[in-house]
Amino acid sequence: MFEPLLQHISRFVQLTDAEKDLVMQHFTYKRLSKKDFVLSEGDVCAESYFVLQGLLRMYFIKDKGQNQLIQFALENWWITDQTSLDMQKPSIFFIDAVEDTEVAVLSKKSMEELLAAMPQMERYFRLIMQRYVAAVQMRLTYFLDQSAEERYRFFSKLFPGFVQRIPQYMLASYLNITPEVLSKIRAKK
Amino acid sequence: MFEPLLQHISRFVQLTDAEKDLVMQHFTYKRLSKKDFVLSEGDVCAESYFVLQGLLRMYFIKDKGQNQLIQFALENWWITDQTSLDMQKPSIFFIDAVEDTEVAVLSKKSMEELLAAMPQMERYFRLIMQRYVAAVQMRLTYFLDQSAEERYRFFSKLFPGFVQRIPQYMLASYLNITPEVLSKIRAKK
DNA sequence: CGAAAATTTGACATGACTCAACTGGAGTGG
DNA sequence: CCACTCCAGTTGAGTCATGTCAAATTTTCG
Repeated sequence: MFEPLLQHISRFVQLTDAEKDLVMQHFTYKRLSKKDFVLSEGDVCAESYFVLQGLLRMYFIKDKGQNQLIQFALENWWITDQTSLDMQKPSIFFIDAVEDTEVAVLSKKSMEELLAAMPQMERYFRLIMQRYVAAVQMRLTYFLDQSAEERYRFFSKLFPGFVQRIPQYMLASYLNITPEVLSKIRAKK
Repeated sequence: MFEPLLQHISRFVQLTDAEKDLVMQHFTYKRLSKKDFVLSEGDVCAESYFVLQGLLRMYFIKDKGQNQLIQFALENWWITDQTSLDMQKPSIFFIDAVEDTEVAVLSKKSMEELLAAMPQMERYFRLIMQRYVAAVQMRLTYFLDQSAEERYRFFSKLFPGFVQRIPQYMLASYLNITPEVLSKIRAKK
């Protein structure tokens, strides 16, 4: 059930079978239907989610009322509102399932217990965070450099196949362009 | 010399005096004059920098040739090109000193040795990365939601005093607006 | 002091947005 | 299984925020 997670962890730290069992005792399993929420605006975020299968998204509601997508989480990605989780402040984000999705859930409390019991897991989470930082730096970079059309083409090339998996309006929001403009860009060839 | 760094570490993990000595053996000290570079485009990034005193910036050169500022690093902030450092690929960024600056330097190799010698430091770096992720999520959020003028006012309020410390064109670049537009915004009262 | 760099100001251009109308497909209930 | 509704996507017209370019002014610093 947690096989993808165990494999993911193994890519960063070596664990014995006994240790793997111990790690997994700190996670719970959750099955989400499309559109189910795991976090809503105003909630204090208490958990991190690892996507075993499916797709989650994180977004917030802009001043004008539209959704602004911040992040997708595909298989083998972690997602959470780090600010809300760390500071135990109400979140401004929603996290919900774009497709039927299975996740491994790690509560803040369980994470603390896991790290106390197995300090070598600090390393795993450090490396995960480091990768996330690298990814975000890259995203910022092309965001600040490229036009709407370039962002679309760049993204499509970077994640071929993924574009077909999500409705166009979500992609538009992620790329920070309106659905109308994205539609026109796609019509152009 | 490394006092600010030791204090910073102490905010996240407890160390004995002997351990502190051991930690500091992995760092080197560097004094930068304004405009000195620690990373240039094309270099493979080999080090992370902790600002003891002063101010660094990271930027890249856009398609059109202008500088695009990605990040400042004030006292007690870490800065590096995480992608280049992790993957050992040539960087697209420059990092240089906005003011005369003193930094603690941690090379990739020293970091690995430090973590091997003192696994409890994994925790420190995990927490640093976590804070960074939280900060970047927030930055993305207001970036995607606000107009040029709102970004300026938000930033000025968030970091009062800092605005006076940097030339206006750098702030404009960081906020992703042109110097001309920022000038006009400021003229408006 | 003088040169170079930063900032300001104005005229004009444009990429992306808003709004509105239309089209087509997916899902639902009778 | 058809009819109906609803939502996603498309298309076009008009607008606006921000960008570009150029020239004038001020500040910085060797």
